[in-house]
Amino acid sequence: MDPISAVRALAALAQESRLAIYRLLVQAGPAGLVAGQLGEALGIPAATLSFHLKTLAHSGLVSHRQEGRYARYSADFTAMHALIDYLSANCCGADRSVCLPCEPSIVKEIPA
Amino acid sequence: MDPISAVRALAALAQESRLAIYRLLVQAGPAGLVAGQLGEALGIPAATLSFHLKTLAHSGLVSHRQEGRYARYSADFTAMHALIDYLSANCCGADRSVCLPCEPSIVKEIPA
DNA sequence: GATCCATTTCTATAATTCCAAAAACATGGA
DNA sequence: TCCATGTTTTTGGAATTATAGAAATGGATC
Repeated sequence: MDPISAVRALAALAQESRLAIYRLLVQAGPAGLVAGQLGEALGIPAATLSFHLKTLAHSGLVSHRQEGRYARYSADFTAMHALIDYLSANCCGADRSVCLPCEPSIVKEIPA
Repeated sequence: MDPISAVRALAALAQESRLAIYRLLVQAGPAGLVAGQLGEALGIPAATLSFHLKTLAHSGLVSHRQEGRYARYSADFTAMHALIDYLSANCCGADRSVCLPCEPSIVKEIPA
């Protein structure tokens, strides 16, 4: 991932409505949601919603597919992981003995 | 984490200079770096750097401590993990059988 | 062709970004 | 103590960029 893509992805999420949209799509899973469902769930006018969805899709964090007259959106998990990897690249100079906090999920979730 | 804090953290990273600063601090680990070091490494004027560091510190992603006349900054890993957890909350409706991509690091790094 | 869903245009408002200059603050000698 | 020096922050103001939503447009379905 390059810095420009990372900034674009972060900027896409750095807005109240878009963050709410993204989180809803994360919860919806691979199936995603149709634009109308998002608009109703969040109470966002169609024009505004479309503007935000375009920003999210352009960032790569959200995928778009057309289903007849419906526009379906879903979260792209691969893109999010690429972003997180970029943010934590070379964490603590890659010295894992110093840097336990980097991957707490491993520490927490590996069965003993 | 609440939406306002999340937006603030994401907005803090959604700027080229601040993202570069943050990544440098991540690499520097808990020891962090002094403002002057950051300015020299990235070629950012002092006034601009101070403005960006203030934004990062206010977001909680970066910690600040005064050491005599030096200002030392370091990445707050706990804050970053809270942000990531917020972004992936209830991923795929918490149905892990559907949602492997949510924690690929576990899949990758658990010793067989 | 009427209806429904979504997107594009458009305009006004608001927020961000940059950095030079000045100010604030700490330190270590005259 | 007072001053010179080095580090960082604040101030101020111009240019850029983002935002919201009404109105108009574009496609798909029946």
